[in-house]
Amino acid sequence: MGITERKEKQKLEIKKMILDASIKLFVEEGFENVTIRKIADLIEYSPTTVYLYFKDKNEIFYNLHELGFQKLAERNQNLAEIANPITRLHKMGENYIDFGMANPEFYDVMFIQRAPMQVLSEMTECDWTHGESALNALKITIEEAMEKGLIKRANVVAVAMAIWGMVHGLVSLATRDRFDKLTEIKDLKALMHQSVNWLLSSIDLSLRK
Amino acid sequence: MGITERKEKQKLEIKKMILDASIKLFVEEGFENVTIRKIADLIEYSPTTVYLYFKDKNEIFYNLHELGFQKLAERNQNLAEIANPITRLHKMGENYIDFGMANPEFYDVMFIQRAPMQVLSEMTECDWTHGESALNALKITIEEAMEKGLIKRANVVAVAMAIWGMVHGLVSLATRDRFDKLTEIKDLKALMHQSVNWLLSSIDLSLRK
DNA sequence: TTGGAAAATTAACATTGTTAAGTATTTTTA
DNA sequence: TAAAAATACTTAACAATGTTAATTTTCCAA
Repeated sequence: MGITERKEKQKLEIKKMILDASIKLFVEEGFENVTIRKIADLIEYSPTTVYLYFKDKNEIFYNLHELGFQKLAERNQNLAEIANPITRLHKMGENYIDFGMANPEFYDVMFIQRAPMQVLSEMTECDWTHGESALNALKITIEEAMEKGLIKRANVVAVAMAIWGMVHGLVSLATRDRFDKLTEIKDLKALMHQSVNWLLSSIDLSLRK
Repeated sequence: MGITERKEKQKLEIKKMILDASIKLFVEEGFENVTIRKIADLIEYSPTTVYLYFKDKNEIFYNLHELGFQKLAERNQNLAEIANPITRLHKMGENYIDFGMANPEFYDVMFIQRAPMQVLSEMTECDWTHGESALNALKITIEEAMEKGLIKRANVVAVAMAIWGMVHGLVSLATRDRFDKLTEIKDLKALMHQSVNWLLSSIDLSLRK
């Protein structure tokens, strides 16, 4: 059955071409410039061909959102070797912010756009696995910090929401221009790191005298 | 000149009709269902008439965003009488979250959508006055808390960004369905309040023994 | 070689924001 | 009061969008 196998491969290749074209479009021209026709132009197929590989535009965005989580996971490889959970939290926050600021369009589709969640809700197995596993890593680290007495005991879910909320808030306010008048762009990332720093040093029991 | 005056009034009235129609649309049918033609239908004018009162759709959203800040300011009336800056911070956070969860579409246009900021950047006097004055209230309260030794001294801007970031992150992750699998909807607001609670009790020096 | 499946395309639809041109209405002026 | 000018509004149209139905092209197996 070498033939159907090759066909499968070809199908995957075109799928990849479509996604690559979408990425090129939204990185170079922004989210709203990802249109089926422009994608078709780039891959040199007719617009309707796109629909042979993806159910609709939302499904393309869902796939981009998955790719984004892959990229974020790669960046988080540097977390494994960090023993101290607070230091790890620190690095997690920095990674998250740096990722969001470096890849605003991926960030958008992962955490702001509604499209990927819509696709999920229409799927039979509709868990947001990527988001959940990322949040899980956060929860585990928080729990470990509590275990070791590095931070005060509290509702882990509420604490995780607070920390995730903060870094997400920083990135999304920044990428949606709500910090523009607050500070110069070149200083923005440093300030955001300072914010994370402030939070973690506030909860770090070992820093109290 | 009673005549031009009356005309001015009429013009304002139609402007208000357009904005009211937009609000009705995005509250009842969501953001993406605010279209010029639907607005025109509601006010019983032709679609192009809308353009006699607003330059384009973005300008409508800019006005809605202003209205949103008015609504938020109303809710914040209850802050004036709170003497303790930490208690005030507390109430500010709760107000912000409750406002965002109760008016997700207004919240969207105030803090997530790009359209209003775009209009601003094209204006000659392009300060985001509403956002700035809201942030200022936050900064002043933080400064006061530091003055009185209630929280540790730190870079006020970084702290303000952290706190605003957190509440914004909570609301925007919630309204964009990123918390859906984390908890039941009915418990969500309580959890978010718990997050704020956790942060403020973490930085409150008076709670340390 | 031919029949049928698979892959791709053409044509079309409804909807969107927006502009240009024209009409109706009201106000000003002679 | 009648003509002129300004104002208010509408009709028609354009280009772009996502998406579907119908049709053509390509490819492999019998």
